[in-house]
Amino acid sequence: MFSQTTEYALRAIVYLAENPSPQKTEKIASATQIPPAYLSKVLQQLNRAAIVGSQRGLKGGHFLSRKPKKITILEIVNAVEPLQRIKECPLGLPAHKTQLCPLHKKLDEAAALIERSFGNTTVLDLITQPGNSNLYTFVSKNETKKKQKTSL
Amino acid sequence: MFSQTTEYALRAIVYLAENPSPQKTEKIASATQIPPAYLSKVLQQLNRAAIVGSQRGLKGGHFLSRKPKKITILEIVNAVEPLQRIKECPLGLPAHKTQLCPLHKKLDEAAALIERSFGNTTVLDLITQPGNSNLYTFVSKNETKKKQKTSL
DNA sequence: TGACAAACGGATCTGGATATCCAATTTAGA
DNA sequence: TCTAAATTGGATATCCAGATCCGTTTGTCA
Repeated sequence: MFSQTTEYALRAIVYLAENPSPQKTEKIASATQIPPAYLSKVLQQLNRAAIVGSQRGLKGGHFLSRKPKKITILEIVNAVEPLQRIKECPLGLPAHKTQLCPLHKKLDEAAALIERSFGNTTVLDLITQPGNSNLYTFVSKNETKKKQKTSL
Repeated sequence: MFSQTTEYALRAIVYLAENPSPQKTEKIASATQIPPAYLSKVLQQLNRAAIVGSQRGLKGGHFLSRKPKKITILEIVNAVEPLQRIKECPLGLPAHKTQLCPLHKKLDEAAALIERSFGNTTVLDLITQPGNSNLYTFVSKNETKKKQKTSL
């Protein structure tokens, strides 16, 4: 339902939220099981959207440019794959100018549901409580790297 | 957010619901502005899912195999692009076996929202009331055919 | 200031979704 | 039973998200 890129962006952000110091692309990649070269592109998109910052050179890396509490899932999604609402009839029917037909009204409602849900959720809500074991960090320690489909 | 194919399937179904007699692929295509050859494939998928029936030969065409009231949007979506719920951690983390991490829990909740909404909506809800002008039929009469992006 | 480490940006490759084409098959009606 | 009309199914083409590669730029530190 969401693109692979969106999934990657979210995983990377969660990782950065759990690891506040600047993190290298390579490190994030292995921890979150994202192709490193592609992750690099995704991080660039998040950078342009002012969600992550980055530092070149030795000791450089990527980091959140705001506190997790101040970043919503919606922002992240919109940075890489804008959730588009249906504002006018996709068929361009004149009769639907003033009002969407029931079909597209329904589809837009679905988009609205997601938009609301994602807009109300911050990255803080996605961070696991310390003590709990469900951390991406788990992977970066054990370097588990089974290749697999991670379709969303 | 949904694929082009999904949009096509929904448009075609709505058209068939509004035009109960068997409709030729070509007719549906021009009315709903779907590439005819591709629509043919989509209809085949809907046929295999037992949502539409079809009749070959002279006077043949496609038609709903059930009353609009008995077909949900969810069924249609699932016929062409299954809405997939997240049942287990996409990264295959052992620690997430018993419980999804907050991220994937949230993403699955979003999928659940859509699933519920679409499951509760029938094709009948998408048909326009006779008298209202927001009908696809509008197009089939005037043969408006401006080529355009109809991305969802 | 030199050497190295990291992100950046552009070019390219690949596979799956989208789209097209056409021959084969089925069917109604003259 | 013949013909025209329609779907069906297979092969193929096109497009774009996803992924890779590599040279360039920016930065740290000794």
